[in-house]
Amino acid sequence: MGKGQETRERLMDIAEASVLTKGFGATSIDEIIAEAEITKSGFFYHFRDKNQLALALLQRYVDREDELLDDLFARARELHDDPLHAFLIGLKLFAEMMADLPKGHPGCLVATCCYNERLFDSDVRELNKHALLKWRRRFLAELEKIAAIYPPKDDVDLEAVADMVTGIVEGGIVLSRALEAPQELSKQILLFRSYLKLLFMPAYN
Amino acid sequence: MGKGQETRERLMDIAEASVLTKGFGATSIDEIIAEAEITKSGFFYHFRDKNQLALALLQRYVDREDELLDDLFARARELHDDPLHAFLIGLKLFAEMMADLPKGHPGCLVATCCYNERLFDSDVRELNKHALLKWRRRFLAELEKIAAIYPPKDDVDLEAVADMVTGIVEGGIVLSRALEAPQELSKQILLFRSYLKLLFMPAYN
DNA sequence: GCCGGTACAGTACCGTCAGTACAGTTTCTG
DNA sequence: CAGAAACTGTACTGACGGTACTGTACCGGC
Repeated sequence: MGKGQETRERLMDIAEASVLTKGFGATSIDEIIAEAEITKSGFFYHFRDKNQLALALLQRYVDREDELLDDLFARARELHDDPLHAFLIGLKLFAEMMADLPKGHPGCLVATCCYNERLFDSDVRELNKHALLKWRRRFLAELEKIAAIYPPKDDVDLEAVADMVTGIVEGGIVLSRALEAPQELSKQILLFRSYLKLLFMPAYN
Repeated sequence: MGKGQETRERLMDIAEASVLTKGFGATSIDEIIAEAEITKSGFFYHFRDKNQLALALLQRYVDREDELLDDLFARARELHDDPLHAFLIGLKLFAEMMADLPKGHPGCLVATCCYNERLFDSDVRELNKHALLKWRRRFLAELEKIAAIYPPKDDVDLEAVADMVTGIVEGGIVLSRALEAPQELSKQILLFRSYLKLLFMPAYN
């Protein structure tokens, strides 16, 4: 990694931390460059404006989350051949990971974008949308494999169930932060897991 | 309502609409006063600063939502004596109400606060927390009545299930907005309803 | 060894926005 | 008619995002 890329990453690290704790609007460029010990010129050399910074942050964020989920559910499939049980194991691993974050999940850039709409241009919103659609496809594929084996016990739209994973996580983060209860997110993920058990597991009564 | 109160309400109406579509940070006082045809002095006569405006907006918002939920679940109890069925009816009514909003739910001020943390002082965060705790109590009371009659088919923490209502709604709003799919929120509420059916209804298999 | 790009530093400036200060004015109310 | 409530008007400050442009240290290639 060249020197430029290094500085760019450092700026993004500082910005991300600030955005996730204070929100995008409350994160000032002056503050970022002070912490990075760089001048304003240096910052604008790397990012045309704050929107470009947001775009870069979001891109990096969704790539990382994607990789994390890939690893996690791949590991779950290693632990169990059955798609339902693998998914349930994956959710358990996910919940445990969220529970282990000592200060709770720092927040989600996807939702941050959502609640700061006009601060971001159409590029950012498009990227955000595509990230959510990717997660929908990811979970839908798993759910279809499950439903093929275990007929669901309620008439549900599997696409909506796939979206529910994202929704539960986003909602759980809001709850955790607003209630100052770090374990809340993990609990919500486990409740979703409970739903899948009741929905798909045959001998569950 | 005196003239002062009237102006105050008008300012809050304009501000609320702007905050829900653009976010709090992107809502400028200059913009609000232009639309309200009032001077800056006039604005600061009613609100000490932007935090006071946020506090007033949030207070009014949670009061309204509270009243709405009161009416809705009271109506549901009129329609069915059994607490489980009444709750399911209430959720159905809620989902229908959310589906009928032509442009989707405008967003939730509670989550807006959550994702703009530093913009708001501790008063706002406290109010936010108390609102969520009130909803927890509300739904927990119903769930306990249900669980007393219908033993839950999975070992769940009813408090977390109560929080799940709020979480599903918050998450659903994020999904709706980010995906530009107004029906998403309604679908997520109905999925939560499906969970409650599977969790509590005896002959459901 | 100098040439050109990369990666910044420095300086100066502009518009927008939240917020302050304070004096003056209208409008309602007792 | 007094006094409070509900503003208007004007002038200003400081933080912030962003622009513009000049200068410069470093670094690899020829």
